[in-house]
Amino acid sequence: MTLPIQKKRVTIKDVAQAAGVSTQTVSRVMNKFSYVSEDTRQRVEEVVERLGYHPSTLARSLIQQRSYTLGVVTFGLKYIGPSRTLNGVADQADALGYMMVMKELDNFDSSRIDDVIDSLLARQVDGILWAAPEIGSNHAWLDERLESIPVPVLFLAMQPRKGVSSVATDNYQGAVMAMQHLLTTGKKRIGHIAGPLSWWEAQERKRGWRETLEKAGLDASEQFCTEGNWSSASGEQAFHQLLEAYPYMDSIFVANDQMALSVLREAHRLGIRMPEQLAVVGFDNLPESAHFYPSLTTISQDLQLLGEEAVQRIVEMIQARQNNQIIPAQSWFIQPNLVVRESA
Amino acid sequence: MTLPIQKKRVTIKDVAQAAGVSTQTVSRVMNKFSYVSEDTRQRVEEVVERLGYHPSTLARSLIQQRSYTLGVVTFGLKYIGPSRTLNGVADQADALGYMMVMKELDNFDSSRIDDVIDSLLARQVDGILWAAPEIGSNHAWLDERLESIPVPVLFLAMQPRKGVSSVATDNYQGAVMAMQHLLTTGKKRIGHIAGPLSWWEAQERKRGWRETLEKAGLDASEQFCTEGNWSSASGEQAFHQLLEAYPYMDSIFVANDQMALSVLREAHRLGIRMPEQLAVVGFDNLPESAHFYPSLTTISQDLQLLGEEAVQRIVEMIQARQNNQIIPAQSWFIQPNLVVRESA
DNA sequence: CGATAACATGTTATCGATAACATAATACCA
DNA sequence: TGGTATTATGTTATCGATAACATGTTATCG
Repeated sequence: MTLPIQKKRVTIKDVAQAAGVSTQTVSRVMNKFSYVSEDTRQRVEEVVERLGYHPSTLARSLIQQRSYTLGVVTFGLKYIGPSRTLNGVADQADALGYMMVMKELDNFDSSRIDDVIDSLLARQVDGILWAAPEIGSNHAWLDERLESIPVPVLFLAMQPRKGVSSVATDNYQGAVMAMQHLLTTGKKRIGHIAGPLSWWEAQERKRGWRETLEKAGLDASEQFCTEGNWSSASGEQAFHQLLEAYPYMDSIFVANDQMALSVLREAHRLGIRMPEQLAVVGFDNLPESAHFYPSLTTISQDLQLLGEEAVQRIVEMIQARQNNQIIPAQSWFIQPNLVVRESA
Repeated sequence: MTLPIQKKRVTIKDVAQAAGVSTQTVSRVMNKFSYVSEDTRQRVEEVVERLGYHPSTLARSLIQQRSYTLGVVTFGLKYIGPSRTLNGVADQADALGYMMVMKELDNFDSSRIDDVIDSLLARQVDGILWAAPEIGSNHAWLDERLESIPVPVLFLAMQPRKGVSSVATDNYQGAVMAMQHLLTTGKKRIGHIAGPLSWWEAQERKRGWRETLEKAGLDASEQFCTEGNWSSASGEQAFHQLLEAYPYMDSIFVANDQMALSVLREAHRLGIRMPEQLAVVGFDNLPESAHFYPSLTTISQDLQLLGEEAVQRIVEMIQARQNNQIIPAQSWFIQPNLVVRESA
């Protein structure tokens, strides 16, 4: 059971010795700059290959004060949305030569948040991507903590704030597009199934529903909106509540597809014809949404792109800081699209 | 635009100086061992607090030759399965004090695989979790590369191999459970919609279907099985093909829930009564599956747990190696469960 | 042909922490 | 009271790489 193992890691010294040069020369060969004779270069490269040498990023980061690593804080990876965002982040980080160090939040007591930030900073991350959704006042910590963080921080899917950089889908605009589509098709009594209203994104979508109706001079009473928690099950329940509160409703804007699909299913079961009797528009554009009966008209938000953009932005911020400049804090929005299908 | 910034990072030297002690003493206070007088300890802790000092894990890793970091290689994060696994990995890594460095594969040309491994090793990860599914011969590289990797490697959802450690759901057993349930309810003409058969997991599930039928003396002809690609759309198509090939079929075992839900939908549309005329069993236990009409009987595989177990195992391997021992390579299986609902 | 630039390589200091060793002060015991 | 343990702290070497500086060699040119 006790066997000898551990092939020692090959270091720059081993290479230098084997090639009969100084470590500095090896470093020069690895980094392809400054002068190295063709002769030496080949000799070194050959040794590197033979010994299987790979420079320790760790040591390099230490001396260069730069790690090419992004700290990524996520929440709810088991849901499709966050994991698609993460996918975009991973792709783009890779493309730009950055590694990701991940921390997943389970809940939001703020002592934990301090720990998370500290552990990322201890890893010398060059920047932090905060990819946990804004729920209730779970972003309150940033008021007092943010300015003590010595690296750029970028928030995803957060309500824009002065002095803080963020990237988010334009949920309000998406909702407006959904509503305008319904209005265009002649619908006038439009109900809403909201997401959990502690979520900023749910609030924005609801605001889009309300304001569009109001601008059109239509009724946006509070009782025409019920609240779910994004899940299928809650969607079904919220639909029944809404049917009761608003029997003459001719269409619904549902805050996400998962709930919207439940609505389609229930409506179908109740023999309601769609879109004639009831038009339905969702939000998210899940893969399944295209394959339902009727297929779901929805707002497509490109979370992959959101993740990619976020990395792009933060890398710019990092580079600016390298040059001792600073990019003024800014909020970016990603525009969603309307995907018209059969349900509306 | 060009503003001065960059609060210098606080180092151990700053603390030592401010507290009037040596760096070594600060280190002793931070690591809570060896002798430090109560007096000094308090003084140092106070300075640490005041300056907001956090030790650089980077420097520590360098000297200790240990990074408390796991390399995690993933694939297909945009799908629910991989991201749930990752969720489990993240949770458990956190619980055990490890950080994760992630790399996502986009495809499988093996030069890229070498790069991925090299970049993880350059980060001095203590171990590697290979959480990309086995498809075709995409794991072939490990024959020649694995033994040159100086840290433990653990594979997830891989076919067991001699000399390689892995953790996987017992897909075969899950399939057998599904089939036995169908047999118990009196079904005898059982079709199968497989996942893409280049995937090992899809193969295993199909094998469970075939062998269970054969053992029961029933017909498991090749034409009673069609192949999808895990997606809703492909499930629908595969179902139609199967209906044609096996019109007298009284039940179906579908290799995942996403396809199974399409089957439910289509069958419902065609007016087929379930489970009397056609019983359906899926695999995965998606949240939606409980809320369909009929609700879907399925095999629940706990991917969260899979991820957690994997971290547990690799940390054991890492610790063993620290003590210069080696844990013999081993394959672990996670047992899935049958969840009986209305569809079968 | 001597001076200057371009090329090639080596030496030493450094990043931030800990390991290993050294030293000093106090306590305890025969 | 001298000797050994225990407690408390400092000094120096080290991890693996690169920065900064130094030095030597070969071209190039007026």
